[in-house]
Amino acid sequence: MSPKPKGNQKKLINSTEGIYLVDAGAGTGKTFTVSRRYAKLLKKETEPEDILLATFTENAAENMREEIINYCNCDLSKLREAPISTFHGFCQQLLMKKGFKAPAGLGLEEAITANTRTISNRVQENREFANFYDSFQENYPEYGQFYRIVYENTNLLQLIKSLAVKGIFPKQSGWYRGGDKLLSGNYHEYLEKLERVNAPVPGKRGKKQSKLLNRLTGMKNRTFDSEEIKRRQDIRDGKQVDPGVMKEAFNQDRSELIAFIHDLYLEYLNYALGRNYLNFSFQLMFAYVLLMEDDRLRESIQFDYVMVDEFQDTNEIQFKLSLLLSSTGNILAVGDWKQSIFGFQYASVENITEFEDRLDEFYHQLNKDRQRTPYTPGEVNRISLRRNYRSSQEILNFSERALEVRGKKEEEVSLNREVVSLEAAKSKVDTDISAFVSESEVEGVLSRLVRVVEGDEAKLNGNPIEYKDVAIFSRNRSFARELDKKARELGVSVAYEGGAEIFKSDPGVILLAWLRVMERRNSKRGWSVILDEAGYNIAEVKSIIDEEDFPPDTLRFRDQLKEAYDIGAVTRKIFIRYGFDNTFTDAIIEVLQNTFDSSYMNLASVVQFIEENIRQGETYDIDSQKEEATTVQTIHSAKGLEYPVVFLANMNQHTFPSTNSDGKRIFYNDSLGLRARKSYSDSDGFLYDDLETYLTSRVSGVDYSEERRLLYVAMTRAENYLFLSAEKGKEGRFFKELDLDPVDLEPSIDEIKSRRAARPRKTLRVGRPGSKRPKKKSVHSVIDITFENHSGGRGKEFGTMIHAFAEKIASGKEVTVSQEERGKEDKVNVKNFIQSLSGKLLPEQEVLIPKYENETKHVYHGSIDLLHVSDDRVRVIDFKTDEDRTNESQYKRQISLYAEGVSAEYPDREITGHIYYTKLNKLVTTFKI
DNA sequence: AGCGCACCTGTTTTT
DNA sequence: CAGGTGCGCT
Repeated sequence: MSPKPKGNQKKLINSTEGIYLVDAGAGTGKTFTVSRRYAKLLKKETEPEDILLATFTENAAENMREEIINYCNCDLSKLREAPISTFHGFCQQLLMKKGFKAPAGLGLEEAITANTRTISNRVQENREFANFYDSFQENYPEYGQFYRIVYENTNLLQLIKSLAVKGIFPKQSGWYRGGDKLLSGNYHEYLEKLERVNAPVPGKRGKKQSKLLNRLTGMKNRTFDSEEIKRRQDIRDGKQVDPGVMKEAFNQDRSELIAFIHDLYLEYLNYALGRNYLNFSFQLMFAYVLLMEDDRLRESIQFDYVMVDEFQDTNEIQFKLSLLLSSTGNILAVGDWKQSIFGFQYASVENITEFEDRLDEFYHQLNKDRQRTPYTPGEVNRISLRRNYRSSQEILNFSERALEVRGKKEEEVSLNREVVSLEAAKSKVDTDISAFVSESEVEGVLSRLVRVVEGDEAKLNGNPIEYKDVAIFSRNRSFARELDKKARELGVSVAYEGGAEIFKSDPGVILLAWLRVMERRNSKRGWSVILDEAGYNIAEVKSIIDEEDFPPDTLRFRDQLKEAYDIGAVTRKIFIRYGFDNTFTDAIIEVLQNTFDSSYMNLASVVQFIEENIRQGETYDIDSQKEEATTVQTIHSAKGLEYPVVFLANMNQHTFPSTNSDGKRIFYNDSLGLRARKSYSDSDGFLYDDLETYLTSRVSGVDYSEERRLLYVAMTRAENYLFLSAEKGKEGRFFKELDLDPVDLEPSIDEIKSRRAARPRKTLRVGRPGSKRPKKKSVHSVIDITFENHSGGRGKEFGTMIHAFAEKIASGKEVTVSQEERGKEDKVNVKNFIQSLSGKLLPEQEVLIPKYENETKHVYHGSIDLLHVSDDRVRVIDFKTDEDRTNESQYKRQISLYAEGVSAEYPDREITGHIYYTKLNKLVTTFKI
């Protein structure tokens, strides 16, 4: 059953000593190979705790862990604890265990505490930052000129975070370990680019002027300070820009700007620590400082083996952490530069493309004043995985063209790095690449989709294509949402996946209305939504609000809401009233509960939070449950996935490639350092364009390489069929440059409707697995109970509430049960029961249980309500809100599975399984080992 | 062929 | 607000 490693996969598994950079292209079995290499190390007597395996997402880490557990027959509890995680997760743990004093490494007085949380919500941090920025402006009036430049203060926050991941940190005085050198930029790099772009281009009739001079058109539309422009009256030097002017521009004095950013950065760190939070960038920063400064700690932590997956998504500080965390120099970096698409999120492709240079540079930085890494890196060994187990050779060949396609007409693409061509492991007959354009693209794509599924033109190994075999990608979310909406209207089986603006949805709007009404009895904005929803017409709504003569049932409901003990409960009550129950409501409840996690509920701040989410267009992930439908998603969210049929839609002008212009007034990049785009003139009070910044930033043109990689990622998701689509007459550069010879498609709505109605399908398939997306198997999949009888008719929401209540008590929080509260009886029972237990209480314990079924190994996931650990015995307790014991036999299977998972952890103790019926106040023993 | 100008249009998201 | 594109002038 389990596949055997082949070729270079084998080589990678067996090469464990030294530094390895592995080029693992799309679909080459990376997870598989890395997990086998891990297993190999275990066989060589290495303990899991001596191997650090870092991945990009939590999900990837869990998949890797599962893969390893599946394959290895070794101590499960050790593997569960093993450091297989994201860099962030690792740093968080490190800081919590040993890092309270880390900020002292920067000379900060504030410390990290046990209460320091990680802020993950952008809206939340922006709000904190805005609050901080107000007081900063008061305390530092001397930076007035910069406050006038900045129009969006969250840009400053982004800037600070991007400096942090590059290893540029402020100290109480000055900058940490010479980080400020980077702030002045890299003159060599600048000069190199300048010379290339400033040389006159030879044309047919002599020398044309330089590209730089061309790029400077538009200069006359800007307003430069007259003094400034006078000093550089003539920037021309024949057919090029005067190199002296360009040099002077680079060397512009920016000491005040740097001082401003220093103080802002430093004070923000103090603020965040004082308010007990860190963001993801600061987490990495403090972990790094800690490891740099505390030699004994570093030595005690360093690993025998460090393996980093998805290396193309790492940033500078993560590269340095990898070196710093190794005790031996046995380091593995696996990735594919062609799939690096998160640059805007601080990932740095150069970590791979300039691996050797960076290794050398970073190694010397780390060991500058004393030896911190007890090894010298030897030669870098390179291994390439080129066998692709996903796509047809046709698609693989075609997708390579994506890497060389021009982003604009004049661009010259130079691929100055090696592309490891992929070879299809299996030849496929059912494969094709085609393109089409249509006047209304949404309809065009849908009609093409319907034809592919309902028609007979394409097959997969002789089987018809199903909706779920197909994915539709777009560069931006808005097209994907639009398509999803249209598909719903026409009844085409399509489901959107990815981020959505949940607070703009119907449930979100109603929720906000009720919260407003709770906050202020006569909130106009609140009532108008509620009354409108209740069916009153505009005139009626107006008079009700004017007279404050609100319908009694709504007032009663409002009072009920006020009694709920936290925001989650309020939200649930509202959604139940309206019968809302979908992916949006789930997401809203989750977000609110995570954000307002205390039982103390401040309505005003919840309202503000939601308003801010709406204003900023913040999105949250929703998963659609429609397993049989075609997925619509952005290319970014499709990374790592694969589908037999892929539509790459919306390849239109201004969209794909998208023009990447960050209009930030103060920005940083590697070659220019820190610069301000505008300058404020004290003499006349005007804001001018900054000439120096304008000139220098013209040197590097727009870079389309990440857009090309995005195109490459999209194409390499396809196994058999690839369709490319654009709006007729609006075809974008990529679509044009690919030379596709598109078919002109004239969609008709009637055709879509009739085709999808024509043939009710029966799914019958042979020899082909279904969705390949990673699916966790829940313990609940072994029991077969619907929610109606699950909680004895009291509903899913009731069960969740009681479980949340139990978790609070078990984790030692103060709780009170009021007289008229819902579920009072159950709660009192639970409270008394839990308080009667002596010993250690571990609520909500995650378990992983490997299990053989039909000779295949599965890993089940589950969450144990309560683990009661005493010296000789461990009780696995599951709370049930059922009013009778009819489901008990089903529950027994569930609990025995839990107990199996637990027994691996506590091999020397007796394990017993129990059900506690909260209504019946009865503890039933179901299991004994 | 080479250059300049007016017009058009608008992004991705994990920890 | 900045960049690409296409058109029109020289």
